[in-house]
Amino acid sequence: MIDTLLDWFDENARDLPWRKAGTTGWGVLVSEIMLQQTPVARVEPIWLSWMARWPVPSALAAETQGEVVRAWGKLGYPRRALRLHAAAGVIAADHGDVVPSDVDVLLGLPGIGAYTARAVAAFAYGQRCPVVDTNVRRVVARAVNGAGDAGPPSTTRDMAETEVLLPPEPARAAKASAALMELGAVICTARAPKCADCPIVTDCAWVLAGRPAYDGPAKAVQKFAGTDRQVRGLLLDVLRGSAEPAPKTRLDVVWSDAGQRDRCLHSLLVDGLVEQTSDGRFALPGEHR
DNA sequence: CAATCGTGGGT
DNA sequence: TACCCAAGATT
Repeated sequence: MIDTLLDWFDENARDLPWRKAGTTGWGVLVSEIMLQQTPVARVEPIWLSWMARWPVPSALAAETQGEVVRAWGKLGYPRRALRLHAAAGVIAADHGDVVPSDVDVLLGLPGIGAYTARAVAAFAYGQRCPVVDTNVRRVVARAVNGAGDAGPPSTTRDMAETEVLLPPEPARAAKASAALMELGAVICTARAPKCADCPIVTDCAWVLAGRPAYDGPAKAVQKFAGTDRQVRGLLLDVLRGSAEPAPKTRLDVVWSDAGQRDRCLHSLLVDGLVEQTSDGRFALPGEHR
């Protein structure tokens, strides 16, 4: 099954910029952080501009936090930008400006968790380690376990289930990890899987079982409209678009509920995504001491 | 373990 | 139109 998948990947892998030969560990790391919960299409242009502007970790680390948050644009979850900036500082200071290849070292860097650490180890350094994202969880749930979809995540179990699928040779294992993700992203999708185009359809336990519906616990649907996430996004968008610190009156117009507005502004300050200047205005961090 | 944290395109 | 969902990490 994996051999078939590898052949399919050789022929059908998307031509994504961070997959080009010569992409550094830094390039891979930046792509992986940006891709956390953010679609490929939205990441591509930002990743290209970041690589041109900050080709090595020390270059990013030399920027202010605010400039990094501004360049993050509307990728969403802007705390990722702050963490990546911090990680770049550690890599520049402690690792010779080279992204570490050891999973445990990677796990110690801000913003890098179980998925991202192994993605970097596999895709940048060709290591054999289970790279489990939402795509892989779904593919394994279907093809191996015969379920309609993955149940609640369990990092330990998910990694164990994936690890046994990997070929013994590190290079092939790393490619298999990319192929599993690719299959989940373009063929074995969440909504309407394209089983007719699937290279492993004849081995798929889910198809062989007649594609039974998912029967696990219902997945919590994330609301957005009216949440603090929306309000924080609106507030930060004002500051991203402002070269100078903004008076609070400019922030007050983005949301009518003053209580929620102030709570969100406070949380942004706590998160370090916003700073208050000495004269009481608000700005992205690090630019207007 | 469960809640929280942005944003916008597809259906 | 609502709702789903997208290469997760942190607390």
